[in-house]
Amino acid sequence: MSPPKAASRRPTIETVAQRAGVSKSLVSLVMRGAPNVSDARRQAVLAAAAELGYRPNLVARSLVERRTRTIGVLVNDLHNPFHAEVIDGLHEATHEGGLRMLLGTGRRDPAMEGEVIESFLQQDVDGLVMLSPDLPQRTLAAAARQVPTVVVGRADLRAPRCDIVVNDDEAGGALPVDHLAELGHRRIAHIAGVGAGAPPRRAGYEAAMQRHGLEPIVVQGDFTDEGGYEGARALLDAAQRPSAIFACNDLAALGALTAIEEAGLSVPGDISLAGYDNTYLARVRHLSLTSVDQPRTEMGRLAVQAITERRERPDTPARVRLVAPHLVARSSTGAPR
Amino acid sequence: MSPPKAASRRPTIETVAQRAGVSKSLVSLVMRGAPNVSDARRQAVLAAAAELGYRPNLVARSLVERRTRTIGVLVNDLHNPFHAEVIDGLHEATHEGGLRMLLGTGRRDPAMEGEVIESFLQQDVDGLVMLSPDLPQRTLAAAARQVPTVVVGRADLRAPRCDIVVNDDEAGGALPVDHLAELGHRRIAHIAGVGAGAPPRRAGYEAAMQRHGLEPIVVQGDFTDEGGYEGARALLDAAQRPSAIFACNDLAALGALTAIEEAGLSVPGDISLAGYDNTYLARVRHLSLTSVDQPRTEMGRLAVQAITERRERPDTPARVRLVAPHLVARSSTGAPR
DNA sequence: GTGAAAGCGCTAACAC
DNA sequence: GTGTTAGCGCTTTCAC
Repeated sequence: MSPPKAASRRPTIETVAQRAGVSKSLVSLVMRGAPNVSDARRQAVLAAAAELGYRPNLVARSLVERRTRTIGVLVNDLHNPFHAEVIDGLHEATHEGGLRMLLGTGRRDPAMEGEVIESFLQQDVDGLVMLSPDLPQRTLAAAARQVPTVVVGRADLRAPRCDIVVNDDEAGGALPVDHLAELGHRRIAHIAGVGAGAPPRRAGYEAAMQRHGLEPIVVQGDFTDEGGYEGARALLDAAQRPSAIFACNDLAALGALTAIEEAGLSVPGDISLAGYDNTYLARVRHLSLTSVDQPRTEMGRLAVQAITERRERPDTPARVRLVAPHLVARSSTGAPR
Repeated sequence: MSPPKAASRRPTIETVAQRAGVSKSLVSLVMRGAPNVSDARRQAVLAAAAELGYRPNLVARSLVERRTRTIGVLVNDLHNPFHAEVIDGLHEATHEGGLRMLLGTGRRDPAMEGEVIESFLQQDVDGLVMLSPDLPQRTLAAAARQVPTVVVGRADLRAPRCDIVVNDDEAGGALPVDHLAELGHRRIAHIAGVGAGAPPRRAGYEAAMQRHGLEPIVVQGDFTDEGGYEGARALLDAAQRPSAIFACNDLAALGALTAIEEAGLSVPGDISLAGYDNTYLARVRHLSLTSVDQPRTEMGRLAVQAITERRERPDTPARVRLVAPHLVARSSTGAPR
């Protein structure tokens, strides 16, 4: 029955047009749900399309429309539960906006991240989202010159026309202090991280301590399990043991927990413990960790919004969108002995 | 200097050709590294391209080549650390093969997963990878009819021409038993999961127990923290407490750990504990969990290979690629008291 | 080796 | 409302 067109290929708009006995442009209109098409023709086209199993070719459409309705998302580390949740937010937002998401990962390697970006640009993405990127400022600036670009999760990497979406880390750093102080704690320590996000969290912690008339106690750690462990060790060995510890993120809090248990102490009986990011780790009942939540879904949504807006007005100055974190109290914090 | 072409657009092959004073086809050849081009012209083209900041338009190329060199990856749940690591494997393999990866997530919703697949097909992906998909068999079969398709992580969902890459769960289920028996354990219990992957793990466990002349002890749990907790509770309440527990995955093992600690017991002193998947959770020092590792990188690589091969011979029968798991012993297992 | 011409599947601008 | 025409930026015959 089918024309002798060699191996059966995906049907095109032309196939459908012939089948329905109408013009190609009519089919195009129907497929895109245009309003001004007579009902009879619309039905005919729809029937023909269904019969043939027609599916619009987005590649061709993108070429002629000179846009792909696709945004490229570069994530430096897929294993970080925080990133997975921001991606969920992006997914939601792109889906609602009729956009698609191209996801690439540079595995924390700046050179590789550069490659991924180049590939995104060749694919003509409508926008670029960088999730906590690890790349030189000039690479970012170059990208932002080509296409609407937004950095999520880092406030320290800036470039002209490159928008930023971040959690207010300084406000977030104060939340556990307020919570713990209210519970009656006086000696509240902080295990500080290193890199983007860490300094403001620490600053927020210190400011809050002062506001409560308390003496800040800070040890250096990092955003890893190991860093939290070492930091907590240092705190527990000190002459005056703190009654509460606020770790720079959940993973570090987990490390701190290890150190606390190794020391024969219990949480929250002997020491209260709080983290940051409210990842699923915090929710696990074994930990049930009080943690600071970043509104990840909202962050994803704001990132997409930033791209959409910049598409329309490419030359507006870069803008920082700050979102407010909030505390989720769980059973790792309680009143001091 | 630039021609009065309205707002500066991305340079095309034509722009470069004019600038270099050669034909468009020559530029095309040079950009793709063709061998038979004189050195002089090649340099001229390269110089012109660099000067103009030319970047090949992959959309146009895809249209004319009728292939996108892109594979669509559908992952049901980005938060599962196991998935993140398979994606890393896919990333590696696609990168090496000059392919790109389009990533979509259906958030465990069959309807949404169907939408994502449809979108992939419209985008003309060269292949489809489904990571532990949650979708009806007919959706899968329909996809496999259109494009090379491979399911990773589930052996129970089959369709004609749809390849499968899975870990040998049955072999994997035996590994902890062998390990624990060798340490001297006799009462080794299993917290079983529910859904894909769970029955073979359990079968492997039971077979191994019999091989060692031991009596299987199985309680029903699931692949969650909660499931592991409940399962372990049941085991600890029993008349004869097991000396070792093998949970169906790492998350369930974490739940089991909670129950064990709540009961005032210690790991591995009172009870040895093993998990499955060897996710980063297992590596966290707080847990240091003995776990069965699935070679995720290899699984990613095999998935890409399956697609490549089927592209060439679309009608070969569906093939199951089984990969061998291995045990990673850590400090959550030890000799019984 | 190199250039000219055709066309991938689609949308857009314009006639009717 | 509907059909016709001209490209989108590229690769690919096919001449030379």
